[in-house]
Amino acid sequence: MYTISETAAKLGMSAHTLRYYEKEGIISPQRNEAGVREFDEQHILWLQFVKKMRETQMPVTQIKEYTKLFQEGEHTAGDRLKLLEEHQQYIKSQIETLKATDDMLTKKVAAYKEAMKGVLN
Amino acid sequence: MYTISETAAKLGMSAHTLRYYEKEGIISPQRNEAGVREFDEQHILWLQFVKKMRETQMPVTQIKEYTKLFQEGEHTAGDRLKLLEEHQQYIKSQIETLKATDDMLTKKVAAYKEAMKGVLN
DNA sequence: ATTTGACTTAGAGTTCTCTCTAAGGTCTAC
DNA sequence: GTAGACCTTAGAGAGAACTCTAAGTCAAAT
Repeated sequence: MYTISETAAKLGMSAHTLRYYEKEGIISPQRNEAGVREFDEQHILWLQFVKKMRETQMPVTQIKEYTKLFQEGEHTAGDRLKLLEEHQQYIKSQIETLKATDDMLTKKVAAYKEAMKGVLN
Repeated sequence: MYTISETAAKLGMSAHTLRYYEKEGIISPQRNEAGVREFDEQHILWLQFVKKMRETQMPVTQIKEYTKLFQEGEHTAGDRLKLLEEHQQYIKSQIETLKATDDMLTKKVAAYKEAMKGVLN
């Protein structure tokens, strides 16, 4: 069992963010007698998944939607699958965009270096 | 010469956004006698570059900084190069993040499909 | 001549995702 | 038993990047 700040540290996010996610229904940790949140390994795994989705620009609303479907049970598997596949499509196209810009920048950087030759040496 | 809405259409962004970029000093179109903005091919090229930077998550503040350096003249080439190289580094690491999540999703999607076999057929 | 539709401005409003504040409760160590 | 470091809440604040509004000007078309 981990407190909110241990969990936050483990995940590299802030306790504030975890409370925010809870308010949004993305995570639902148990509480002890004193009302203090208790996160377990399952929560950590789920949050690692959430983090990956956020790092790849999935909006919080979509993560909420996915979470809600999850809680509704097995019959929502098809909808969840659709969400995941759509996000994967987004990721693939974002990779292409990044690669194209990477190539463009490589050329631009080379041009800069060429132009600066006299200055640098 | 293009009006703001022609330019916006050409670039796939809104006229609002172009005015916002102008306010931020990222673009400085000429004005005609009536005060109407006039964009030329150079502006289009510059905006295409700006768009690529935005699509790859370069913050508007950094684009402003790059623009400012540009206007200050040739002696800022080194600083501009540094900005571009840093952004390229960001792009490369973002590509890695996306690839890793893509792989993770591929597995997850496969697991979903496996679990849903009976339901689908 | 008036309508249509484009343009202008300054500034307000929106959305997203946190991030922080204030006021207070609880646990552990000394 | 009190200091310090945790935790709690509701709700406000922040920053980024637009996005829109209101009030008005202007030129071309009918």
